[in-house]
Amino acid sequence: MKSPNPQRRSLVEELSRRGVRLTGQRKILAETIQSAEGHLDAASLLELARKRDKGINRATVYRTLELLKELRLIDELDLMHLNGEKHFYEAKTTVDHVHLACFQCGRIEEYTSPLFERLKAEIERAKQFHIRLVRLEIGGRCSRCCAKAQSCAECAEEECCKAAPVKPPAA
Amino acid sequence: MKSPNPQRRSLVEELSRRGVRLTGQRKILAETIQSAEGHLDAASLLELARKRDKGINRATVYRTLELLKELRLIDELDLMHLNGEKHFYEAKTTVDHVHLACFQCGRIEEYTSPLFERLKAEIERAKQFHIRLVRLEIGGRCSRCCAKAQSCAECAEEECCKAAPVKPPAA
DNA sequence: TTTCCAGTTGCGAATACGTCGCAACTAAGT
DNA sequence: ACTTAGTTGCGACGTATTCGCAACTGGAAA
Repeated sequence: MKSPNPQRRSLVEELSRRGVRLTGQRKILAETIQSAEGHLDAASLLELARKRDKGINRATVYRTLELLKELRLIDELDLMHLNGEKHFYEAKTTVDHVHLACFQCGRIEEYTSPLFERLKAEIERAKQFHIRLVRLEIGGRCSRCCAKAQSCAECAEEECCKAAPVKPPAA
Repeated sequence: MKSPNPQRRSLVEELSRRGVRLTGQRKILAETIQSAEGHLDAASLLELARKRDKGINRATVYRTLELLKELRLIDELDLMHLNGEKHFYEAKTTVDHVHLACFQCGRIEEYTSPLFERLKAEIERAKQFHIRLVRLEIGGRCSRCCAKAQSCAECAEEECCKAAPVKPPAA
């Protein structure tokens, strides 16, 4: 889920390169985010980080996420609020990608496309808007769940995906 | 900000058409959302609605928003969390649009494009994903603020938009 | 290598936003 | 008018995040 667009330097390298004070907590947190499978929320990140340093505090996690976000080393996601209002984080990749969230099984897929890049370029030109951050999230029903839904012949119809929303597998 | 894509029926019409019980509160809330300039958050909606019915409760606002969201009569936005974690709402329009949020002045612009429609179609085809909901938000610097920023000749550079974030004008 | 201090952390309380259970109320079908 | 399933107001609750402040520490300077 993480591999298609690796970033050039590690988060830790990038932090020191930018003259940010490298505390033990920041190293652990950056490395944890970097090596995470999938998308982490603040609570999961804290939990993982505490396996390396018992003492890491929740506030530090939030402050570090804020820092990384401002430096644009990570992206913040909502993942369509499938599971509460918390945010998810991932190390920035070289190319922006769309997040597809299945309302039925909770699976998250990623998707990149030249069309997406073209759309961004068009917007910058047409609106004279200097883009700093992009977030495209799409909710619906994934291929697996569509396949499973024999009951729903009229998949193109309105209410098709409303039934049976299921808690997603994990964070 | 609201006019480019009007929807066919009013929210109230749509509710009754779908057999939803039309309470006084729902009428007021639906009409308030519909006639709102710009984007409302739950608190502003409550405040506006109370001008028509003192007794309307916060919980009813949230429940009604949830209802309208599930019926896909309104869209929920984050507007890049320019101002806290609250959500904003708008009556659905006939065509999906992008929201452009200026980190500097807080202005929200909307943008529609055939390219956006093509991207969605591509995703549905390529990933066999049945799209129910789309949210594309872009943060950066609007044309006005770019024009004003004489100081920043290297607008294409990294940190350009980080300075002087300003509280947005209103809800 | 020690000193020093601006920047960072842990802590616990506080805030923001949204949700819930339950008794009273009401839309709308008969 | 009667009836009742669905809705509302209320206040307490929950979850995610932020804050103030004293103690701590990375890393530059001596």
